[in-house]
Amino acid sequence: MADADGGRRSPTTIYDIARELGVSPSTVSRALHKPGRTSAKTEARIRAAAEALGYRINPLARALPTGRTGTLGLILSDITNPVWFELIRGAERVTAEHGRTLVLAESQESPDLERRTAERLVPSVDGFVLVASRLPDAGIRALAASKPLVVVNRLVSGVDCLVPDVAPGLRAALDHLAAAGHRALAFLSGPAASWMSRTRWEIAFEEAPARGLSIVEIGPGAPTTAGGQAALRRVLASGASAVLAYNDLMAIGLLRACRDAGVAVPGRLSIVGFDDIFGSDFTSPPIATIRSPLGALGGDAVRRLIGARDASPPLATEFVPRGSTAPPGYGP
Amino acid sequence: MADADGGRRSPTTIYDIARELGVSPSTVSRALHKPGRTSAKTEARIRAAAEALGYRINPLARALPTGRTGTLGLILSDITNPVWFELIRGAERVTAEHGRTLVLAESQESPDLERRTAERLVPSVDGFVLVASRLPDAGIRALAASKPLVVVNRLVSGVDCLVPDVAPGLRAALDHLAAAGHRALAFLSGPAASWMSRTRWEIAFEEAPARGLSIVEIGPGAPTTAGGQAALRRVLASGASAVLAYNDLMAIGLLRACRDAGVAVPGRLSIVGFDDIFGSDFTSPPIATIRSPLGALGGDAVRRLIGARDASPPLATEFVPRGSTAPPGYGP
DNA sequence: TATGGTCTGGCAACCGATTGCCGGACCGAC
DNA sequence: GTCGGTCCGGCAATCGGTTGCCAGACCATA
Repeated sequence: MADADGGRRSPTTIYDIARELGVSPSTVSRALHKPGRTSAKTEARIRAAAEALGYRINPLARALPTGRTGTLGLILSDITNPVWFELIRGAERVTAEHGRTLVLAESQESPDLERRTAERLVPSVDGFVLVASRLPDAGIRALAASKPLVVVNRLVSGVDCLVPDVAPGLRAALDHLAAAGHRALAFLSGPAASWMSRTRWEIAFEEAPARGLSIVEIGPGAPTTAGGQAALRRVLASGASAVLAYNDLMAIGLLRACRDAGVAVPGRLSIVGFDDIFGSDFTSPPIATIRSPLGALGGDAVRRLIGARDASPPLATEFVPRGSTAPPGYGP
Repeated sequence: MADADGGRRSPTTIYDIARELGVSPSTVSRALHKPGRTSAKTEARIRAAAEALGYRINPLARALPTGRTGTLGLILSDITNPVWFELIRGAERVTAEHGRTLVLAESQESPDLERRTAERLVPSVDGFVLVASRLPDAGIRALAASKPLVVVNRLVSGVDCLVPDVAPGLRAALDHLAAAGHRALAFLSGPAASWMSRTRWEIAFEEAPARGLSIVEIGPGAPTTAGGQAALRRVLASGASAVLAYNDLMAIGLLRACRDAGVAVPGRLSIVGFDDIFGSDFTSPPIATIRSPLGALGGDAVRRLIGARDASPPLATEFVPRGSTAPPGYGP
């Protein structure tokens, strides 16, 4: 039996303070939130009483007349995808630092659920951060028409977007592979609808030839370990000696498939992933990867939303070399 | 330059509908939320108008007179700890299923920040889920006095608590190790303040002798890969042939230290972790672990909070055998 | 002393719902 | 025809803040 809700004292309001001190509630409100609007003496008395009575402002009551709720909505397709952990933390940190509250929602990969969730949240939030949105561009613009909104990891025209610069890390990875002697590269692409997968492919496609690397696209595939695992046969058939996987999960899946099939990594196949997710350095060999600054991205998205000065430099990616790459044919 | 907030249409209210139809706002409210209170005809007209005008209820406005905000607060010490991913997802799913909203907050391991965060959220939420709380028991009880509250993974008297049954999985793991021929076991403990670490140790201590296993505690240590890594020398010195780590992160850290030190796993040392976190099967060998039903735990905590029928059976743990255990001295 | 400005506090409307109470309309029964 | 009950809609208060407007107090200046 749960405890019968009883005995919860109702919290102190500005009316309690006003009555206690014989002033009007509006004076209390101004003393607490409009510096200089009341006399120093009154303000001090009111602050003391508020402290003594344990007063906490009720954000809901404040939100009603002002429209400022003090909460932000973070919507992503899949909460448990480790790619987003640092982003979630970054967003939460910055939100809390500014005294705001973060509500978290998951679209479970469904555009329709994403739209309904966002609409449900509209009256409760001051703005949205949309990560890996599954909505069509028009849906995102429609949402942006009702609330401030920042889109992360996707470009939508007419909307504030935050996307890391894929090129630096990717170029470094290509340099690294080319220098090791690779000549044939395969790109394992993610979901067809993924803007980020397309972008990564396009840059790799653009940059590989100049380094003497041939490149083929294999996919699209599910952006999961299963998706990576399923791609091994096509990778081997392609004759590539190195693989760029759309993300670390696919890279890990591919690595696992290699182990099961007796394909040596990095001897027969070098593997590079994207994102540097938690766990990508647990494997053996650990997965080389192109790190995205996702924690910074989450924090910056929130800062941009609440209009705080956005002093962060453009967000570059970075190649993280690890044991999963080597010259082709290297080893036993 | 951010876009100048302009041109956002204000959402439809029940007053808009009432004016449109020439009825009173109270009738609109009742038509939409008090089945049978208005005539079928009126209700149909109002529903049609609400649909046509794109009406969405404003949860904040509703919360003010009723006190029901429709949102729940989930507070945990560390958002990015992979242990909680499934729990967060479970809580979010169930929350959304019931049309509620989940706000996420992180105490960053600080009791003081945890208390302040909770207090700030009090007026905005209908209740709390506290996970791995760093508050003293009295602090938790004080919070429970102002809002309904469920504590996960810790027992606090006088408060609704949800803790998985550690014994079944742990017994199975001990059986497994004993059957493999191990005689000397070490337990790598986590933070001194962790209720769960203490509990796991106590049960292992209780159950090991009956299986012919000696057991020693090594620690306390940080519940991270670094903490596990740091413990290797003491583990080796203890003469144990098998290790039970407080959690998978420590197990992974220990495994990594073994690799660096040339200690064969599972040949020289068998390793078992706790929680079955994401990534614990990426290692080689993959880490055997005692799985906690954390997704179910998150969902159940929310269900309990909102008073939905709690039909779930008691939550048992489960041993997941993997390559990190073998008979002592096994292998090359 | 009259005038005008600044400082300070109160009054009351407002945000968008919910809900207790009232009363008119309508029904059937006696 | 009267009475009692049910059905259905409206009025107005309420939740807890915010804020535009007003007025009295006080000060300085002419």
